[in-house]
Amino acid sequence: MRIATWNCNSIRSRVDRAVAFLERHDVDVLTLQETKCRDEQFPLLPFEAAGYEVAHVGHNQWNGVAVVSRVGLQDVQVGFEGMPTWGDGEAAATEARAISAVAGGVRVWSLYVPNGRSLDDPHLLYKLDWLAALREAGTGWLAADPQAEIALMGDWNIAPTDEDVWSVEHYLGRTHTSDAERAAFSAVVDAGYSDVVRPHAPGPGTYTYWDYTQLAFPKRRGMRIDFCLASPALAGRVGGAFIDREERKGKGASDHAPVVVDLTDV
DNA sequence: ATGGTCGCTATGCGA
Repeated sequence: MRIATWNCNSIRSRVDRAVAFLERHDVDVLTLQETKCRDEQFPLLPFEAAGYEVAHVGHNQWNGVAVVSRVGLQDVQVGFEGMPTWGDGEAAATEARAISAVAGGVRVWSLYVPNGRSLDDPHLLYKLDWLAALREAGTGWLAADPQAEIALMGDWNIAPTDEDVWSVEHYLGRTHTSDAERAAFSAVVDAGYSDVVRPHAPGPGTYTYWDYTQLAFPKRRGMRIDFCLASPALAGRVGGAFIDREERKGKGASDHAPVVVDLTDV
């Protein structure tokens, strides 16, 4: 089975690329982030015509996450236990940043971790709280079933090591590389979820995101911020992985490239 | 070749 994750940066503007990606790489399950649409706006038909089912949550033009599968889509869950809200008082809102389903026997999560914006922004605390809650929930899932096959896939908005950014200096004083963010990411790893792509896509210079501005992509100025973190049982099934850098090329590309993981049959 | 932001019921904001 082949599973993948992609921050598509609007599914309505990139549905053709998404379906072409699924077919080009014979992907069974795809998680999407930043669909940027409400549920009723999601372009279901092209996916269904290609043989896929879709579970999506989106409340407005921001965020939005989905699981796309041709190997079943059972027990859809929107959000996770303890997931923080954004905003104060009556404005506090549950954002569309997490959805999951069981596909092909694997509990697949599509996660869009809050950006953080800047180191002195309340959004950074939201990001850290969000990751701490995910760590807590993820710890519980493995405590309940140590053999569970769980994939935490998506845009984590964190570059875990210096090797995961094109310039350490460039990101000093900015989000994505701070000690606090890296600690929050490491805590999820320490809870039992390992980066199963890195062994198959070594660095340096291996990225999943390139800013639209300043010719970042042709200048190879990127970051590795999209990950598949796998539970121990699932990690044992990973036979290969790659980043589809080709998808970042050309007119109409997302600013993120898809990440693909191959699972051996059980 | 991959090319000096993009996408959103927007005209500023979030990324």
